[in-house]
Amino acid sequence: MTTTIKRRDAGVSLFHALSDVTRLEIMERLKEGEQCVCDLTDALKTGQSRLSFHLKVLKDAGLITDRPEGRWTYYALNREGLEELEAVVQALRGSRPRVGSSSRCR
Amino acid sequence: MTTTIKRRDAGVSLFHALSDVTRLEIMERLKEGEQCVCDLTDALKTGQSRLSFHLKVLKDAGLITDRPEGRWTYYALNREGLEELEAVVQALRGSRPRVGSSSRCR
DNA sequence: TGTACGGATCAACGAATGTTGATTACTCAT
DNA sequence: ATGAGTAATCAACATTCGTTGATCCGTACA
Repeated sequence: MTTTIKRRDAGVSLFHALSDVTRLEIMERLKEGEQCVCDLTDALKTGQSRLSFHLKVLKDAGLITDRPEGRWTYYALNREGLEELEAVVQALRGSRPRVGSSSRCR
Repeated sequence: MTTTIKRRDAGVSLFHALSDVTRLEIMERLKEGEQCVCDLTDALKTGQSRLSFHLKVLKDAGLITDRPEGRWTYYALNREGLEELEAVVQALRGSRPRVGSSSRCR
């Protein structure tokens, strides 16, 4: 199915975006609510360039949104992205946990 | 919290394990039920060494289990791993979607 | 016991990722 | 207009990850 493939690709980029400690920390911080980059550099004690890189990865995956305002840019969790993530994860659960379905090894 | 850190590390390895097309394909195949490596090499039309590598990543992350029997090794989804994955994903959902909580940028 | 098969492991290589520091662009206050 | 502050982008480099082919190990069957 095309939709299966699409979900697979979406899965890859979602999972990849979350497969990094720094990015998971960012997500945890954003659970507290919208934050600007300077909040995050303080909180995570890391360089601005590095943070910007990771924020971009999360944003490209659709997991967070940015809202530039004046000199600052505010980042927040993206509910849609998280819902898609949940959908992908749900799809991983074996629909039929059939036992002994293995076929041709004799 | 230590538990938070633990969940974060678990998250990193779970997400990393799933951040690859081949490995997602393997997971999809295993939804059909237990399969031996030869089933999978056929199905995915790929080399045995490559497959073995990816199976190991999934297994190390706790997402699948192996059951050697005779000359064959059967792989299957690991329900516990998938449940942990779901737990990690649930934990990502913002508990409080507070708006305007951003603090110190003036 | 020997040989054929399934599968894990290893070394070597190339590709993709993450890090760092410098530069750039934009906004605000003076 | 100038200078200071915020954040994105870039180039260079280091590290990690995935691929491939060879080799090794264990099991089964002659």
